[in-house]
Amino acid sequence: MTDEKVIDKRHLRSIKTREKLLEAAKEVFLEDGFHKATISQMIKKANIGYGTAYVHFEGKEDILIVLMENVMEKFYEIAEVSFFPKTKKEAMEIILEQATAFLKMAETERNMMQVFEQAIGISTAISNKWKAIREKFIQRISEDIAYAQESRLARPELNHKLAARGWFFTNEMYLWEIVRNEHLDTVEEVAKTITAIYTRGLYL
Amino acid sequence: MTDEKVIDKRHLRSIKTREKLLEAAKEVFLEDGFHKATISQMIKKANIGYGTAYVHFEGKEDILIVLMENVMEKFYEIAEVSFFPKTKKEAMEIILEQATAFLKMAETERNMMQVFEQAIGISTAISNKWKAIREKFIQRISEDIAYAQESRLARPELNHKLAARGWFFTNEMYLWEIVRNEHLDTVEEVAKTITAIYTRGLYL
DNA sequence: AAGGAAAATGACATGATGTCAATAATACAT
DNA sequence: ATGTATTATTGACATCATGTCATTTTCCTT
Repeated sequence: MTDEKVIDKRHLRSIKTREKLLEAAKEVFLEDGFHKATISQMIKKANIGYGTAYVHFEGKEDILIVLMENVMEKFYEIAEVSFFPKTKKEAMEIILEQATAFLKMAETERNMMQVFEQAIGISTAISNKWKAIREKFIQRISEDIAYAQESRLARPELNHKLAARGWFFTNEMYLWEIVRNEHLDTVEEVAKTITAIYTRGLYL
Repeated sequence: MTDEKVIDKRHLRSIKTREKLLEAAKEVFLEDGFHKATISQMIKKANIGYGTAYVHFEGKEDILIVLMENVMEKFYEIAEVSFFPKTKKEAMEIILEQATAFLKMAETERNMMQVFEQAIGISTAISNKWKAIREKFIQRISEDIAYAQESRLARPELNHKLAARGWFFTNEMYLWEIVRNEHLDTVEEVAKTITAIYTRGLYL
């Protein structure tokens, strides 16, 4: 809590340097993408010495992971939505809302997500961060389906884990399409269509 | 046809060099993945001079694209399956078969697909190759849905293009999971589950 | 004010890329 | 056959990014 006030001047300098670097790194990443971005560009923009970057971070990957933390936090929040529908209609509404919120992230955080997408393909560490988010969602959806099956709302013969993955995958791929700006339809239209098929396919 | 017989000796040498390089490149890619693989390793393995690689190809990307051509061809073949179902049941069968064939590719071509997946994240050229395959499938599925809607087999109120994308996305993501060996369920089980939800959701 | 510790620095070693002028191998004309 | 033109191959080189580390700078403590 009050720890932050006991910071001495040189620790403060360290923190400021770190911040300068992170800010510069963000600009460079957004401008050039993960692959083309270099440490040299970042330290130049931040007005610090080359080696300094390696004092604070292990490399590009490490920097991006820190920069992505906000965004990842938001994804985790969306995954936490509670799900206790009483009827099929209610289930559909909750699912539609969650899918919409998820896809909206692509629009809100488009720029950083573009960098992130590229980084996922290159860096194992970053790929694992995204995998964790994915598994969190799938785990959650899986539980939701199991709940719906117990409540006799959803078809009991379907493997709920496989169904959950399949549903998340549709959402995820649309997310990346929107991130890449490759999609002309509105988020609402997309969410409506995929939710309609999924819920009619899964629910009784 | 008979063109190949009219090759003179030095053209033949050129072709053999190219082949040697491709073969070596494949080994290196499979061993180290796209990102870590270097031209130096390849020319060493192929016993040719460094510059020679750049005579035949523009770089790593270019080489991988050539190596992937077989595999890509197979995807295009799967996308071409004809679709004129008379009943819902018949539609389900065709769709199940196609999904299974698609996912089986992940197992059959796992090694090269692993390299390919990494390359998609790094190289624009390769990413575009995959996008072309994806759009081919989506285009085809889209037409199939439209046909089913006209035949009063599928629900007419759904946007067939959005539905097609969503369906393909589930398939594609499962494909990559299988490629990465991250999936324990059988291809058949996966195909059965996702097809069941999709067809029940889409068809009347 | 001196000495010690934390933070910052940039020169360096390493390794990858793509280019290009030079060289080797082959074809062709006489 | 021999000389010349054409095509294929080569590896040294310029360039650029990375990560390390011995050194320097800045700040804290006593």
